[in-house]
Amino acid sequence: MGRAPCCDKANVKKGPWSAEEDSKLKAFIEEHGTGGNWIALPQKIGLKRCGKSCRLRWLNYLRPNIKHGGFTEEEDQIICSLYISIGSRWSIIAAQLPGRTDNDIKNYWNTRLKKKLLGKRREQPRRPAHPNQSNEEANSMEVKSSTENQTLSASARERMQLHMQLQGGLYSPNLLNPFSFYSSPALWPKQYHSQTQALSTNHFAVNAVNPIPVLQGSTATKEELITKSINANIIITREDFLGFPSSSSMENSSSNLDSITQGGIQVDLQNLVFNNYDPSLVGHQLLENDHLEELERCRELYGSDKEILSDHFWPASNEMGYPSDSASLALEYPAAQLDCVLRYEEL
DNA sequence: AATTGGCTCAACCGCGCCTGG
DNA sequence: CCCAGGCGCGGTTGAGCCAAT
Repeated sequence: MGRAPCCDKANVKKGPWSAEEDSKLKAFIEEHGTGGNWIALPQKIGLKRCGKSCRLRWLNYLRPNIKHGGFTEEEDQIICSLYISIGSRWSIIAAQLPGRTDNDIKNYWNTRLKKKLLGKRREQPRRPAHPNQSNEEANSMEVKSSTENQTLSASARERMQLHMQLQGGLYSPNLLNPFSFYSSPALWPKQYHSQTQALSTNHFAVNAVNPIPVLQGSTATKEELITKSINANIIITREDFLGFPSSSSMENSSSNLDSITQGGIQVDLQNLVFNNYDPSLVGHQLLENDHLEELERCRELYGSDKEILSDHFWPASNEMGYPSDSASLALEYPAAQLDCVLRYEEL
Protein backbone atom coordinates (compact mmCIF):
# COMPACT_ATOMS: atom_id res chain seq x y z
CA MET A 1 0.00 0.00 0.00
CA GLY A 2 1.41 3.35 -1.02
CA ARG A 3 1.51 6.53 0.98
CA ALA A 4 -1.69 8.55 1.19
CA PRO A 5 -1.56 11.67 -1.01
CA CYS A 6 -1.08 14.92 0.88
CA CYS A 7 -4.12 16.48 -0.81
CA ASP A 8 -7.00 15.71 -3.14
CA LYS A 9 -5.09 15.68 -6.42
CA ALA A 10 -8.28 15.86 -8.49
CA ASN A 11 -9.46 19.13 -6.98
CA VAL A 12 -6.13 20.87 -6.86
CA LYS A 13 -4.83 23.33 -9.41
CA LYS A 14 -1.38 22.68 -10.82
CA GLY A 15 0.98 24.66 -12.99
CA PRO A 16 2.09 28.28 -12.93
CA TRP A 17 0.73 30.59 -10.27
CA SER A 18 -1.42 33.56 -11.26
CA ALA A 19 -0.81 37.06 -9.88
CA GLU A 20 -4.07 36.76 -7.97
CA GLU A 21 -3.02 33.54 -6.27
CA ASP A 22 0.34 35.06 -5.44
CA SER A 23 -1.18 38.12 -3.82
CA LYS A 24 -3.68 36.04 -1.83
CA LEU A 25 -0.95 33.80 -0.46
CA LYS A 26 1.46 36.64 0.23
CA ALA A 27 -1.14 38.79 1.97
CA PHE A 28 -2.32 35.94 4.16
CA ILE A 29 1.12 34.82 5.27
CA GLU A 30 2.30 38.37 5.91
CA GLU A 31 -0.71 38.94 8.12
CA HIS A 32 -1.19 35.57 9.83
CA GLY A 33 1.97 33.58 9.17
CA THR A 34 1.80 30.02 7.96
CA GLY A 35 0.13 28.83 11.15
CA GLY A 36 2.55 25.93 11.26
CA ASN A 37 0.47 23.91 8.87
CA TRP A 38 0.98 24.25 5.15
CA ILE A 39 -1.52 21.53 4.31
CA ALA A 40 -4.37 23.44 5.92
CA LEU A 41 -3.27 26.81 4.55
CA PRO A 42 -4.88 26.68 1.08
CA GLN A 43 -8.32 25.99 2.55
CA LYS A 44 -8.01 28.93 4.90
CA ILE A 45 -7.15 31.27 2.03
CA GLY A 46 -9.53 29.73 -0.46
CA LEU A 47 -6.83 28.61 -2.86
CA LYS A 48 -7.26 25.44 -4.89
CA ARG A 49 -3.65 24.52 -4.40
CA CYS A 50 -1.78 21.78 -2.63
CA GLY A 51 -0.21 22.89 0.65
CA LYS A 52 3.18 21.79 -0.55
CA SER A 53 2.75 23.90 -3.64
CA CYS A 54 1.93 26.93 -1.45
CA ARG A 55 5.00 26.30 0.65
CA LEU A 56 7.21 26.06 -2.40
CA ARG A 57 5.77 29.18 -3.95
CA TRP A 58 6.29 31.14 -0.75
CA LEU A 59 9.80 29.89 -0.08
CA ASN A 60 11.07 30.15 -3.63
CA TYR A 61 9.33 33.22 -4.93
CA LEU A 62 7.10 35.26 -2.62
CA ARG A 63 9.22 35.35 0.54
CA PRO A 64 10.82 38.76 1.20
CA ASN A 65 14.45 39.45 0.22
CA ILE A 66 14.62 36.72 -2.40
CA LYS A 67 17.24 37.26 -5.08
CA HIS A 68 16.84 35.80 -8.54
CA GLY A 69 19.64 35.36 -11.04
CA GLY A 70 22.73 37.55 -11.18
CA PHE A 71 24.98 35.18 -9.27
CA THR A 72 28.28 36.83 -8.40
CA GLU A 73 31.73 35.34 -8.81
CA GLU A 74 31.95 35.07 -5.03
CA GLU A 75 28.70 33.11 -4.93
CA ASP A 76 29.98 30.87 -7.72
CA GLN A 77 33.03 30.06 -5.65
CA ILE A 78 31.02 29.33 -2.53
CA ILE A 79 28.65 27.05 -4.41
CA CYS A 80 31.52 25.26 -6.10
CA SER A 81 33.51 24.77 -2.91
CA LEU A 82 30.52 23.52 -0.96
CA TYR A 83 29.38 21.25 -3.76
CA ILE A 84 32.78 19.58 -3.81
CA SER A 85 32.72 19.27 -0.04
CA ILE A 86 29.20 18.08 0.59
CA GLY A 87 27.63 17.35 -2.78
CA SER A 88 24.07 18.25 -3.72
CA ARG A 89 22.92 19.35 -0.27
CA TRP A 90 21.29 22.38 -1.84
CA SER A 91 19.47 23.53 1.26
CA ILE A 92 22.73 23.65 3.21
CA ILE A 93 24.47 25.48 0.39
CA ALA A 94 21.56 27.89 0.17
CA ALA A 95 21.86 28.58 3.88
CA GLN A 96 25.29 30.06 3.20
CA LEU A 97 23.96 32.41 0.55
CA PRO A 98 21.46 34.93 1.95
CA GLY A 99 18.51 35.55 -0.34
CA ARG A 100 19.16 32.47 -2.43
CA THR A 101 16.88 29.45 -2.45
CA ASP A 102 17.92 25.85 -2.76
CA ASN A 103 15.86 25.54 -5.93
CA ASP A 104 17.58 28.54 -7.47
CA ILE A 105 21.03 27.26 -6.63
CA LYS A 106 20.18 23.79 -7.87
CA ASN A 107 18.94 25.19 -11.17
CA TYR A 108 21.89 27.50 -11.48
CA TRP A 109 24.33 24.68 -10.81
CA ASN A 110 22.69 22.22 -13.18
CA THR A 111 22.20 24.63 -16.05
CA ARG A 112 25.13 27.01 -15.89
CA LEU A 113 27.77 26.69 -13.23
CA LYS A 114 28.49 23.00 -13.84
CA LYS A 115 28.97 23.67 -17.53
CA LYS A 116 31.05 26.73 -16.81
CA LEU A 117 33.42 24.69 -14.64
CA LEU A 118 33.43 21.31 -16.32
CA GLY A 119 33.23 22.78 -19.78
CA LYS A 120 36.66 24.38 -19.37
CA ARG A 121 38.23 21.00 -18.83
CA ARG A 122 37.51 19.69 -22.29
CA GLU A 123 39.25 22.64 -23.84
CA GLN A 124 42.65 21.74 -22.42
CA PRO A 125 44.71 18.57 -22.49
CA ARG A 126 45.28 16.95 -19.12
CA ARG A 127 48.44 17.91 -17.36
CA PRO A 128 50.83 14.94 -17.26
CA ALA A 129 51.01 13.39 -13.81
CA HIS A 130 54.71 12.70 -14.24
CA PRO A 131 57.27 15.06 -15.71
CA ASN A 132 58.29 12.51 -18.33
CA GLN A 133 54.74 11.61 -19.27
CA SER A 134 53.41 12.88 -22.58
CA ASN A 135 50.08 14.66 -22.95
CA GLU A 136 48.85 11.72 -25.02
CA GLU A 137 49.61 9.34 -22.18
CA ALA A 138 47.93 11.64 -19.73
CA ASN A 139 44.84 11.87 -21.93
CA SER A 140 44.65 8.13 -22.38
CA MET A 141 44.87 7.77 -18.61
CA GLU A 142 41.94 10.13 -18.37
CA VAL A 143 39.89 7.95 -20.69
CA LYS A 144 40.75 4.93 -18.56
CA SER A 145 39.90 6.90 -15.47
CA SER A 146 36.51 7.91 -16.86
CA THR A 147 35.75 4.27 -17.58
CA GLU A 148 36.65 3.28 -14.07
CA ASN A 149 34.44 6.03 -12.80
CA GLN A 150 31.39 4.24 -14.16
CA THR A 151 31.17 2.54 -10.78
CA LEU A 152 30.62 5.89 -9.09
CA SER A 153 27.38 7.79 -8.82
CA ALA A 154 26.92 10.70 -11.19
CA SER A 155 27.32 13.12 -8.33
CA ALA A 156 30.48 11.41 -7.10
CA ARG A 157 31.97 11.41 -10.59
CA GLU A 158 31.10 15.03 -11.02
CA ARG A 159 32.70 16.00 -7.74
CA MET A 160 35.81 14.01 -8.50
CA GLN A 161 36.04 15.55 -11.92
CA LEU A 162 35.65 19.02 -10.47
CA HIS A 163 38.13 18.34 -7.73
CA MET A 164 40.67 17.06 -10.24
CA GLN A 165 40.09 19.95 -12.57
CA LEU A 166 40.46 22.49 -9.82
CA GLN A 167 43.59 20.76 -8.60
CA GLY A 168 44.90 21.42 -12.07
CA GLY A 169 44.14 25.11 -11.72
CA LEU A 170 42.13 25.27 -14.92
CA TYR A 171 39.43 27.52 -13.65
CA SER A 172 40.47 30.26 -11.32
CA PRO A 173 43.61 31.07 -9.37
CA ASN A 174 41.43 31.23 -6.26
CA LEU A 175 40.40 27.66 -6.85
CA LEU A 176 43.73 26.06 -7.57
CA ASN A 177 42.77 23.92 -4.66
CA PRO A 178 39.02 23.84 -4.06
CA PHE A 179 39.60 24.40 -0.40
CA SER A 180 41.71 27.46 -0.91
CA PHE A 181 38.46 29.26 -0.30
CA TYR A 182 38.46 28.01 3.25
CA SER A 183 41.91 29.27 3.99
CA SER A 184 41.32 32.65 2.42
CA PRO A 185 39.31 34.94 4.71
CA ALA A 186 39.04 37.57 2.00
CA LEU A 187 36.74 35.22 0.10
CA TRP A 188 34.45 34.51 3.03
CA PRO A 189 30.97 35.97 3.02
CA LYS A 190 30.44 38.62 5.66
CA GLN A 191 28.35 36.46 7.97
CA TYR A 192 31.23 34.07 8.56
CA HIS A 193 33.17 36.78 10.33
CA SER A 194 30.33 37.55 12.69
CA GLN A 195 29.70 33.86 13.35
CA THR A 196 33.29 33.08 14.17
CA GLN A 197 33.07 33.66 17.88
CA ALA A 198 29.74 31.94 18.44
CA LEU A 199 30.60 28.86 16.45
CA SER A 200 34.04 28.34 17.81
CA THR A 201 32.95 28.68 21.41
CA ASN A 202 29.50 27.13 21.36
CA HIS A 203 29.94 24.14 19.16
CA PHE A 204 33.52 23.06 18.86
CA ALA A 205 35.19 24.11 22.05
CA VAL A 206 38.36 25.60 20.67
CA ASN A 207 41.43 23.93 22.13
CA ALA A 208 39.32 21.51 24.09
CA VAL A 209 41.16 18.40 25.21
CA ASN A 210 38.60 16.20 23.58
CA PRO A 211 35.96 17.54 21.19
CA ILE A 212 33.76 14.49 21.26
CA PRO A 213 31.65 15.33 24.31
CA VAL A 214 30.94 18.69 22.78
CA LEU A 215 29.63 17.04 19.64
CA GLN A 216 27.77 14.32 21.44
CA GLY A 217 26.17 16.80 23.78
CA SER A 218 24.95 18.91 20.91
CA THR A 219 21.25 18.96 20.28
CA ALA A 220 21.79 20.17 16.73
CA THR A 221 20.24 18.24 13.86
CA LYS A 222 22.42 16.40 11.37
CA GLU A 223 21.91 19.24 8.88
CA GLU A 224 22.85 21.82 11.47
CA LEU A 225 25.94 19.84 12.33
CA ILE A 226 26.94 19.70 8.70
CA THR A 227 26.42 23.41 8.29
CA LYS A 228 28.25 24.16 11.49
CA SER A 229 31.07 21.84 10.58
CA ILE A 230 31.46 23.59 7.26
CA ASN A 231 31.59 26.89 9.06
CA ALA A 232 33.92 25.43 11.64
CA ASN A 233 36.27 24.18 8.99
CA ILE A 234 36.37 27.65 7.63
CA ILE A 235 36.87 29.54 10.83
CA ILE A 236 39.01 27.37 13.04
CA THR A 237 42.17 25.45 12.44
CA ARG A 238 42.46 21.69 12.50
CA GLU A 239 44.26 22.04 15.80
CA ASP A 240 41.33 23.91 17.26
CA PHE A 241 38.92 21.41 15.81
CA LEU A 242 40.63 18.38 17.25
CA GLY A 243 41.89 19.89 20.41
CA PHE A 244 45.41 18.81 19.52
CA PRO A 245 47.58 18.96 16.42
CA SER A 246 47.58 15.90 14.18
CA SER A 247 50.93 14.20 13.75
CA SER A 248 50.93 15.14 10.10
CA SER A 249 50.30 18.80 10.69
CA MET A 250 53.02 19.00 13.31
CA GLU A 251 55.58 17.75 10.86
CA ASN A 252 54.74 19.96 7.95
CA SER A 253 55.30 23.50 6.81
CA SER A 254 52.36 25.80 6.32
CA SER A 255 52.11 25.15 2.60
CA ASN A 256 51.94 21.45 3.20
CA LEU A 257 49.63 21.98 6.08
CA ASP A 258 47.08 23.54 3.79
CA SER A 259 46.69 20.50 1.60
CA ILE A 260 46.68 18.20 4.59
CA THR A 261 44.10 20.06 6.62
CA GLN A 262 41.96 20.81 3.61
CA GLY A 263 41.93 17.19 2.52
CA GLY A 264 41.33 16.06 6.06
CA ILE A 265 38.38 18.37 6.37
CA GLN A 266 36.40 16.08 4.13
CA VAL A 267 37.23 13.13 6.32
CA ASP A 268 36.33 15.10 9.42
CA LEU A 269 33.07 16.13 7.89
CA GLN A 270 32.11 12.59 6.97
CA ASN A 271 33.01 11.41 10.44
CA LEU A 272 30.86 14.08 11.97
CA VAL A 273 27.94 13.40 9.69
CA PHE A 274 28.01 9.68 10.29
CA ASN A 275 28.39 10.01 14.05
CA ASN A 276 31.58 8.02 14.30
CA TYR A 277 34.05 10.75 14.94
CA ASP A 278 37.31 9.36 16.18
CA PRO A 279 40.16 11.81 16.57
CA SER A 280 42.75 9.05 16.56
CA LEU A 281 41.79 8.20 13.01
CA VAL A 282 41.44 11.70 11.68
CA GLY A 283 44.35 13.35 10.01
CA HIS A 284 44.58 11.83 6.58
CA GLN A 285 46.48 8.78 7.54
CA LEU A 286 47.61 8.15 3.99
CA LEU A 287 49.96 11.06 4.38
CA GLU A 288 51.81 9.48 7.26
CA ASN A 289 55.33 8.36 6.37
CA ASP A 290 54.68 4.67 6.86
CA HIS A 291 51.74 4.86 4.52
CA LEU A 292 53.80 6.66 1.93
CA GLU A 293 56.34 3.87 2.06
CA GLU A 294 53.55 1.36 1.75
CA LEU A 295 52.15 3.28 -1.17
CA GLU A 296 55.49 3.09 -2.94
CA ARG A 297 55.67 -0.67 -2.34
CA CYS A 298 52.14 -0.98 -3.62
CA ARG A 299 52.96 0.94 -6.74
CA GLU A 300 55.77 -1.49 -7.49
CA LEU A 301 53.54 -4.48 -6.88
CA TYR A 302 50.25 -3.42 -8.40
CA GLY A 303 50.92 -0.57 -10.75
CA SER A 304 48.18 2.05 -10.73
CA ASP A 305 45.22 -0.04 -9.68
CA LYS A 306 42.98 2.42 -7.92
CA GLU A 307 40.93 -0.19 -6.11
CA ILE A 308 43.99 -1.78 -4.57
CA LEU A 309 45.45 1.57 -3.70
CA SER A 310 42.32 2.71 -1.94
CA ASP A 311 42.17 -0.60 -0.09
CA HIS A 312 45.69 -0.03 1.12
CA PHE A 313 45.31 3.60 1.95
CA TRP A 314 42.04 3.50 3.75
CA PRO A 315 42.99 0.77 6.17
CA ALA A 316 40.85 2.04 9.01
CA SER A 317 37.65 2.13 6.99
CA ASN A 318 36.14 -0.87 8.76
CA GLU A 319 36.88 0.38 12.21
CA MET A 320 35.40 3.73 11.33
CA GLY A 321 32.21 2.19 10.05
CA TYR A 322 32.87 3.07 6.45
CA PRO A 323 31.94 0.56 3.77
CA SER A 324 34.67 -2.09 3.60
CA ASP A 325 34.73 -2.67 -0.13
CA SER A 326 36.42 -0.08 -2.25
CA ALA A 327 33.51 0.31 -4.64
CA SER A 328 31.28 1.44 -1.80
CA LEU A 329 34.07 3.51 -0.41
CA ALA A 330 34.51 5.24 -3.71
CA LEU A 331 30.79 5.75 -4.01
CA GLU A 332 30.32 7.21 -0.58
CA TYR A 333 33.69 8.83 -0.11
CA PRO A 334 34.92 9.83 -3.55
CA ALA A 335 37.25 12.38 -2.05
CA ALA A 336 38.98 9.66 -0.04
CA GLN A 337 39.69 7.53 -3.05
CA LEU A 338 40.55 10.51 -5.15
CA ASP A 339 43.08 11.57 -2.57
CA CYS A 340 44.71 8.14 -2.82
CA VAL A 341 44.99 8.50 -6.55
CA LEU A 342 46.17 12.08 -6.51
CA ARG A 343 48.75 11.27 -3.89
CA TYR A 344 49.88 8.31 -5.96
CA GLU A 345 50.21 10.50 -9.03
CA GLU A 346 52.43 12.87 -7.14
CA LEU A 347 54.96 10.16 -6.36
C1' DA B 1 8.61 33.24 -41.87
C1' DA B 2 8.65 28.66 -40.11
C1' DT B 3 10.93 25.09 -37.82
C1' DT B 4 14.00 23.04 -34.72
C1' DG B 5 16.88 22.31 -30.89
C1' DG B 6 18.85 23.89 -26.72
C1' DC B 7 18.37 26.34 -22.49
C1' DT B 8 16.20 28.09 -18.34
C1' DC B 9 13.62 27.79 -14.34
C1' DA B 10 9.16 27.33 -11.91
C1' DA B 11 6.79 23.71 -10.30
C1' DC B 12 5.86 18.93 -9.33
C1' DC B 13 6.82 14.37 -7.33
C1' DG B 14 8.31 10.91 -4.25
C1' DC B 15 10.52 9.73 -0.29
C1' DG B 16 12.95 10.06 4.15
C1' DC B 17 12.81 12.33 8.45
C1' DC B 18 10.61 14.38 12.38
C1' DT B 19 7.12 14.97 15.74
C1' DG B 20 3.14 14.46 18.46
C1' DG B 21 -0.52 11.54 19.99
C1' DC C 1 7.16 1.66 20.69
C1' DC C 2 4.14 2.48 16.89
C1' DC C 3 1.73 5.15 13.64
C1' DA C 4 -0.08 8.96 11.00
C1' DG C 5 0.48 13.45 9.39
C1' DG C 6 3.33 17.10 8.06
C1' DC C 7 7.71 19.01 6.57
C1' DG C 8 11.69 19.48 3.83
C1' DC C 9 14.77 17.87 0.51
C1' DG C 10 16.72 16.41 -3.96
C1' DG C 11 15.62 14.81 -8.49
C1' DT C 12 12.85 15.46 -12.46
C1' DT C 13 9.66 17.52 -15.72
C1' DG C 14 7.78 20.48 -19.06
C1' DA C 15 6.29 25.08 -20.72
C1' DG C 16 8.13 29.04 -22.54
C1' DC C 17 11.77 31.52 -24.58
C1' DC C 18 15.40 32.31 -27.86
C1' DA C 19 18.91 31.64 -31.25
C1' DA C 20 20.30 29.10 -35.19
C1' DT C 21 19.09 27.16 -39.50
